[in-house]
Amino acid sequence: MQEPNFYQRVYDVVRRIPAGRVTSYGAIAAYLEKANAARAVGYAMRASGTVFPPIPAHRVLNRQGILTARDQFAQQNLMQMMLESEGVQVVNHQVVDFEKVFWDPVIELSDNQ
DNA sequence: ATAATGACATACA
DNA sequence: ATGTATGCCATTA
Repeated sequence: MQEPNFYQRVYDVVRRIPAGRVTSYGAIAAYLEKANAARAVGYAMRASGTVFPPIPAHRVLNRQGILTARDQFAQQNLMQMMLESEGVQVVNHQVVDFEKVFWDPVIELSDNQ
């Protein structure tokens, strides 16, 4: 399946997420200049497992820092464990200090930085 | 080509 | 504050 530029873009951003950091679908969408395309980003993530190399989708959460994708992962604990293993504290399926570990591509990947 | 779906986000009651 | 409803985008059927 030829990945559309959009998917490629999303994957590229997700792969740039540093370990121990997390971002939101809206942030990625905003980086793609489609602030309202968060759903489309989520759709891309859903297909992340269908492409190679695998995408660290566990670092992408919703705006609340909640692991909404736990359903997609075999076990909810798995995603939480991976995040905690990277230094992200997760409690009750929610990232602790989400603002502190939040990684915004619009800012981090900004020219001015 | 049209309709329905979805790992979201925001607004309103 | 919680629950319900609508919008927006791209993909899939």
